[in-house]
Amino acid sequence: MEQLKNDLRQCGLRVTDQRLAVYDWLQKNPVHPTADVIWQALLPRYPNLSLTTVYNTVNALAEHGLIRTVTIDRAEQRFDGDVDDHGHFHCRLCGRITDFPIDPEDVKGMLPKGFIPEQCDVFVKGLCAACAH
Amino acid sequence: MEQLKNDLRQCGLRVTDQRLAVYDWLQKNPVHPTADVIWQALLPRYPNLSLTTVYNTVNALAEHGLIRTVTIDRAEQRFDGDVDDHGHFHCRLCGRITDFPIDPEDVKGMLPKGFIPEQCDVFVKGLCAACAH
DNA sequence: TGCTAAATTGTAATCGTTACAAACAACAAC
DNA sequence: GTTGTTGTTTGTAACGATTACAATTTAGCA
Repeated sequence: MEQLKNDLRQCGLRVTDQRLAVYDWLQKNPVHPTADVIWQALLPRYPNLSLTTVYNTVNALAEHGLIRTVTIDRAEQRFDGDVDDHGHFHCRLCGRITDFPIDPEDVKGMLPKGFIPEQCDVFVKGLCAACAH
Repeated sequence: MEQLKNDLRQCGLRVTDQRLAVYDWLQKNPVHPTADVIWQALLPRYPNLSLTTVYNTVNALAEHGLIRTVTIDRAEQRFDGDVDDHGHFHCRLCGRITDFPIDPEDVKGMLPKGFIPEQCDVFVKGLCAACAH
């Protein structure tokens, strides 16, 4: 938790209970949640927490690279506490999101000359191992 | 244009002026447009064209694999007449989207055992060659 | 030519997200 | 500690891309 506080401070963000709660929850729950899911999960412990604050917080964290945004369904934004490069697999049957390791160098090798990549997203749709059996 | 008609018919979709116009425009304008952009572009020639019809059409075309959807900015859906596998590069300075070739086999090789991919999306953010100079 | 199911149209609704202004709290200086 | 400044939180209202809906029109076929 001290680490999280330092992360916030190093980004020039003030340390607040709400931010710590959101950040900490994302670290411990790698489920690619929407803002609403985070809000629902924290409400019991923070009854005054506003959904707006959750949005403000995840936007601030994402802007400073402390978390990443994931677009699985265009209709809603999801967030990911894991900022290391990795791919996302979306099973069209069970709907589950599975992370898988990628080598960003492989992806960067696909780019035309002169292009400078800063963030790679690899997103695959299909059938997961369980649903394909 | 005959080809486009056949594409529609083979998907069990009726051939209408509106669908042909949208489909044809997407083929000839590889600019990853939003529904609104398509609508604005076609309005001069089809003054009665409804934005709803553009949405209906791109959704129908995408559902049958005749076009693909691209999510560059989560806030709005874009469409791509090129259904072959390729990556999208989004320059954070000029905002331009550049297509680049990918080898889907490379991407599939990153997946865990047993996972069956059906569609791959590779999306890279950074600086394009022109902006990086 | 007429029938029927599908497509188009315009309007109204939906819903995730953001704008805004007032109340509050972090944190640095004293 | 106390204070002051500035950033943050909160609730509500607005926003905007997309979709639902019902009435009208049209494609495709007998």
